[in-house]
Amino acid sequence: MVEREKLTEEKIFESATEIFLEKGMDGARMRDIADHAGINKSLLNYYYRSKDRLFNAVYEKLAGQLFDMFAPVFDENLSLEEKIRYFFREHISFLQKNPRLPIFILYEVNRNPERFRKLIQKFDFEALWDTLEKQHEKELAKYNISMEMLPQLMSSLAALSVFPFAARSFLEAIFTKLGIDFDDYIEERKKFAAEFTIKALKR
Amino acid sequence: MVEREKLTEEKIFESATEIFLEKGMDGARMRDIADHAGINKSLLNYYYRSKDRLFNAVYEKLAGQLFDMFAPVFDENLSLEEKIRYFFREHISFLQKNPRLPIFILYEVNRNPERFRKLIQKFDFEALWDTLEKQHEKELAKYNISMEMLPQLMSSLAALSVFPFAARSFLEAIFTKLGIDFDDYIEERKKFAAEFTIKALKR
DNA sequence: GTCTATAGAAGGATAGAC
DNA sequence: GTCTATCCTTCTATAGAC
Repeated sequence: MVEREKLTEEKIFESATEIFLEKGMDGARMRDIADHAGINKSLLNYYYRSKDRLFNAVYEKLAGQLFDMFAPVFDENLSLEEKIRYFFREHISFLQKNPRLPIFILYEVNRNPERFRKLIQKFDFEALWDTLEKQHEKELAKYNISMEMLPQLMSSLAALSVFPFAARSFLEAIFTKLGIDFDDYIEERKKFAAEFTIKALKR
Repeated sequence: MVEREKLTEEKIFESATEIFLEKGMDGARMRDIADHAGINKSLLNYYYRSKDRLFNAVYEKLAGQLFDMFAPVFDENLSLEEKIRYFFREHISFLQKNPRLPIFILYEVNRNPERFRKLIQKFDFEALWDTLEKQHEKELAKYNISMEMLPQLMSSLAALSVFPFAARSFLEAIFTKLGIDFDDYIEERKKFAAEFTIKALKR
């Protein structure tokens, strides 16, 4: 029955996503995934052949989601300042819905850099770079941003939005002692990070 | 023989640090640690009783190192701007020597937040907060930094210096395709992050 | 397609000789 | 204090019935 098959396979995939996000490849157990999906352990192997293949399916899906989040930044017809505001608002909103994605990706890429290299082989970063340069040629000149600064600038944007989620448990432990609510902090962050960055660029 | 005992115990601890940093608690094997130390597997249990205790010893040592890095920021008699430059220079230099520390701590705190809470129980963050406030009362007013902004600001400082290391493999994979050298990028970062932050604060 | 049962390997921990 | 040998548990993966 095709309907039933799809349901089971999807249930497995969703449960695997859940468990791998929570425990990572090394910490996750096939038993946990099967129990979470409410099915028999051997069905995991029936559909995905091995833990490694199941993990790769989840990993590639999640890494893909992460990259899809950056695409609109290159599409939108906005000024540089508007684009910065747009980026933090949308990116942090996305991470609010997927708070465990950053630490998962960072850790698993670290654990197996070669797999990540293969995954991004097809991406043409040079072209994106050029697009960005052409879109904002005048603004980059106005703000006195040289091409050599772009890696520093782009990684800073990522840092300001991603770090709070990657360091979530760390920050929460400290925030609790200071009476700060993490969710409020994140909500504020959309505007803070944008204004912080824009001010840093102005001269 | 006390001398010999100390040597073996230290060798175990150093090897454990090495292996846990590289593979994490879940990915590390007692066998790996024993092999790395060039000793018998059962000696690990003789000295540390269990993998869990050995890991905790390493974890607490490394987490301690991380917190020690922040202490000078509160001690040094510097202006706010000088302190920001000092922080990025010293903190990033420290991470250059301990590049795998950030992702290890972030991941392991995430895996077991409760253990981290217990570890920082003794720290009086309120007092540090107040110290910082008093030290820079006039400057905070001058830059129009309210106390409500401090969590955003402090976490941004951490983000700008820690993220490149936590995301090292991720960034390296992309940088390679763009012909950028990661070590050069990090070296530049000490100044970039400082100037970026200082500009963001000026009004 | 889904289940039970189990193989086969790996990992952490311990007993006991030296 | 250090080694060899081994126990016991856990985990992934597969065989085979239904």
